[in-house]
Amino acid sequence: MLNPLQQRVTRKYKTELKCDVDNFLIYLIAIFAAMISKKTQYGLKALGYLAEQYGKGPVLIADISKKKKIPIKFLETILLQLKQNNILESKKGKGGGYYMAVPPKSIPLATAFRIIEGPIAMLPCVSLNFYAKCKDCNEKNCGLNRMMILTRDATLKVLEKKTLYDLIDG
Amino acid sequence: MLNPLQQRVTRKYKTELKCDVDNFLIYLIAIFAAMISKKTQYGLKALGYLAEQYGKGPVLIADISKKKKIPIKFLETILLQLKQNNILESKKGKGGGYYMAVPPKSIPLATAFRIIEGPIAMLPCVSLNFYAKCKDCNEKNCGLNRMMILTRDATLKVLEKKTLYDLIDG
DNA sequence: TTATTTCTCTATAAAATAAGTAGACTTTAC
DNA sequence: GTAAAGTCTACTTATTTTATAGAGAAATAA
Repeated sequence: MLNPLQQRVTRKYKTELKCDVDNFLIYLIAIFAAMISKKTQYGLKALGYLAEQYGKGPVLIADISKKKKIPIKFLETILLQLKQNNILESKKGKGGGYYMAVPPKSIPLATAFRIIEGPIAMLPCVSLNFYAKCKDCNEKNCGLNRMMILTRDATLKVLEKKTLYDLIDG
Repeated sequence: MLNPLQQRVTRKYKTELKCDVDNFLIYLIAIFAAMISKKTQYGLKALGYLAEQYGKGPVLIADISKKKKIPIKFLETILLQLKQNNILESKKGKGGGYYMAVPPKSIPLATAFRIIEGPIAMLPCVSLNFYAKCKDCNEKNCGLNRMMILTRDATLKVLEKKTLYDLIDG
């Protein structure tokens, strides 16, 4: 029996990929299996880089794009969004670019994550910042709700404590 | 500035939804903001119900569908997948249905989650069961990788400890 | 053995989201 | 005023998610 990712690969390529081609699979899986979007991945990578450059003046989008291997046009939209949510500042014209206006240590990962990706919780009915009631389900009573609250809190404990500073490579 | 979910809603309805319509937003968000898929949500709900019925013989798909408000045809495929991965057993014909063959307490949530949804980690490069190397990135050195390992471990601590039994409502 | 019940399997369709691109516009420095 | 840089709107394409249809196979009971 193939696992869900193997199944997806199999479906895509219309031929069954068995376990003896694991190496190939592992390569392919990178294309499919990401629970955070490319956008968030790019955004956090970029923030790590800007955190590293903190205090050194504006950094070009093109520079970030090159260093972190992020498609430049996609990166533009992500950085803009981070600026509009007060995580970053920017300067136009020659010598311009993006930069962090406050120390990287002062911004929890959770804050950036919520701006780029959205909710941290796995279900709306357990989300603190994006709460929404389930229809057809009484929360007070729901076993799934209870479990998702536990995982949310476990994740939050990390993301609230760690900051953009912790994204710096090396 | 609208948050990501507001933006999504706005894009969908082609009219900008501002903060003063928060109540309406909250309702709509339920449609958009789910970090686990409906499939996983349905699957875990169904498992909770079958855990509750453990030892009482087979349960009809139609019964689960009705009690948990899950589209029946969709539910069929989910239950089948769980059977093929040895989480459930089934019996055909009159008096048939799906049932758990082992005590609900013996199956960690993580096991079911991986079968239905896939990886628990937020990135392939930190996944234990669905690992894949990032291209263009040296893991040993990567700040994002380090952070995602921490969140993965926090989540796993819950999902490995809790079981299908904990999904039972009430 | 035939009818009925129930799960099984394959295929496909529709809707939604994610990922990426194009190109015109604005602001700033020199 | 010109070049450099970010800003903004609109779009396209690819992929995934969320189903649904309908024939098939197995078990049971009459």
